[in-house]
Amino acid sequence: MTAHAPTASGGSASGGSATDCCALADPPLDAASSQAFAPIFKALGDPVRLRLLSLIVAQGEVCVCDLVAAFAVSAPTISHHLKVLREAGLVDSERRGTWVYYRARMQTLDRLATLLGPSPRRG
Amino acid sequence: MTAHAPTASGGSASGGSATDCCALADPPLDAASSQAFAPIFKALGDPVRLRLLSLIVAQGEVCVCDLVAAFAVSAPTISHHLKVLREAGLVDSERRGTWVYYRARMQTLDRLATLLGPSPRRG
DNA sequence: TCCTTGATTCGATATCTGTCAAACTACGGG
DNA sequence: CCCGTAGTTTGACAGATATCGAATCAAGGA
Repeated sequence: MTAHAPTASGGSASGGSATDCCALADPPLDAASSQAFAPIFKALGDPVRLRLLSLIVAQGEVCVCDLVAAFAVSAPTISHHLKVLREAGLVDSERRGTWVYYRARMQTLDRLATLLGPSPRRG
Repeated sequence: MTAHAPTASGGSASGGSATDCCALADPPLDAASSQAFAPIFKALGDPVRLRLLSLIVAQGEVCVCDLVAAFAVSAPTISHHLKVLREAGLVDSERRGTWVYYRARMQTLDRLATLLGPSPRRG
């Protein structure tokens, strides 16, 4: 087991990796963090949901009726996808009179970007 | 349809949204882009895969045997998840002698970070 | 050549997921 | 109070997925 050499004997000197990349590996995710983040990525892992979120973010606030009109799937299906996005913490909904409006939770998007993106600090 | 007012009549002035956020909404994803990105997010949408990627990124290069040892699932299952990550373009594999090593494709991670993160340029 | 170890593929299975039509809930207007 | 429109929930179902054990492939010794 552990095959060969312990991979760069610390990893920092030679290839350097964690600090070259992102919070994803600095430090590596433990099982708990993975289980916390995975459902959020999973929610983005459907073309309809990804585009729904994109439209919501782009417009700031969108009525469900407008979203339904923008896709080739049924209203119940849109409703289902919106629920998934909501339960992943990616959007919020609010009823105003007859209509329901959705907004994006930027905080959640920021968390993901920070996880994946090159560490902003650290020069 | 289109319910009420056209939502901030352009969106830029008042609430401003797209430019405040990320490439996700600037411009909004079309159906094709959504179908291109969704599988990558889907690959990240499993706790085991997310942690696999995290470990690979953190160490720069990892032998499968080390990855198998880090999880409570069987070797075939790890192999399956690595295949999903590979087909999503998130990792690359290379055989050296008896062992197979995986590396992360930083380019793909960068694409996702750019999509989700606050637009780097523009103030 | 045979055997051992590392890794992937195959086959099976239980569960999850995306989708729709139908039923139901929520509002607002006659 | 009844009706129509907007959204969600329910029930059903085909297809995808995560997982395992067994079989298979790959490489390096004895």
